[in-house]
Amino acid sequence: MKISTRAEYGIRVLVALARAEGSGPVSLTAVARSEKLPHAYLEQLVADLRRARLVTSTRGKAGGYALARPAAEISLVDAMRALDGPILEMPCAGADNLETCARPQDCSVHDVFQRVHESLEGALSGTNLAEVALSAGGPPFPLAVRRKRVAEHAARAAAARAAASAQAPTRPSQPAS
Amino acid sequence: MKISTRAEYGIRVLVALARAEGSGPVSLTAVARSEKLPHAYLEQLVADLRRARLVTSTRGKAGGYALARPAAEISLVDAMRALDGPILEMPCAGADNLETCARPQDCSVHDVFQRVHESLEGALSGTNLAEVALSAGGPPFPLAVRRKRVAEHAARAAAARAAASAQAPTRPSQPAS
DNA sequence: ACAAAGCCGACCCGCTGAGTCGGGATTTAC
DNA sequence: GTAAATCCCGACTCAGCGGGTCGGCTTTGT
Repeated sequence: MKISTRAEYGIRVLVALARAEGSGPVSLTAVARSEKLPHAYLEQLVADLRRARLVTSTRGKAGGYALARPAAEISLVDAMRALDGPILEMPCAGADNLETCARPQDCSVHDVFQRVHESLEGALSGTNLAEVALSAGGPPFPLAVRRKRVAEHAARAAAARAAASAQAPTRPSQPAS
Repeated sequence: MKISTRAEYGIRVLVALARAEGSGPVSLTAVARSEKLPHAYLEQLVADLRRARLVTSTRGKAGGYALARPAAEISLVDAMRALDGPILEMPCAGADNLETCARPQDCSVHDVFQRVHESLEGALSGTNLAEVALSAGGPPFPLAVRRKRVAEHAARAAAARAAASAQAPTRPSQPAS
């Protein structure tokens, strides 16, 4: 069993965004450089993240990506599913829920993998981006804030998260450049 | 994340052997037929199981395979490792223990996957073949017992078991004659 | 107008998972 | 001693896919 680079890179991106929470959109180029990952490839992944409504995008110059919800409300299971599809696939079963087993009654391995699946899902759903971003320590994110877009983006994000209340940004302004 | 057919088939074989515990060697052909799996492919898998000392083999006519230890003493983590290699691989890290991370200090995803790894290992090591064989229910195994070989095999298995408990049974990397 | 971003579809390419094949070595039954 | 059943083993194939790259749009700030 192995973890795809999709999952790894995708989570790295998400963590990077989590660290930059409240600082307006972060360009993929910035993330790619800082994490030393292939920009063109990240574009694909982050597209999936956007389709899964985990991140919001802002187009045009000084655009970029940001988390669609507060980092604490995004669990890793969401991320993994968006990036890699079902948490656990196996030939015997089919989808994420391993219901469609080919050998209905006497499948000897069914509940084994069911158990594995649950354990996996538990571990992933029990962790959110905020935790990961913290535990990884390090500086928040080395980026220049584009002030103009912050307010705009905040509105967009607020709209996206619909009912959630915006919380105080961790590091609002750091125009170091 | 997905489960390879190696793992699935391999465990099916082991469960089949577990059900036939004490009845002397079971031929691969029998298992392949009863489980509807490709015999030639199983040969490969079971060879790995043998190298990992999870099963013993008896050659010649009326030969076959049997568990090297009592089913209750074979955990799924052993099986998985024998069949699939490291429980969790990921690009960031390397081997089963994810020590060799490329980005030593600020790897944001490291402990995430460490956690996943532990959870996985826990789920697997907490289940043994006897449990699985039971939970799957069904008839023990539809096979004709070759009485002549049973006693002979029992002795062989006992010997193997003794040898196995004498040395560390985890990773047999030394040449075994 | 231009540059900096996101967006998107097409393409490429080597690796590996999932088998197959053919033959050899062992053992038992007749 | 020959045949049959079995394990044993190395070589081979083959499709799919993970892991990217490329080129070209569209959107937007200055």
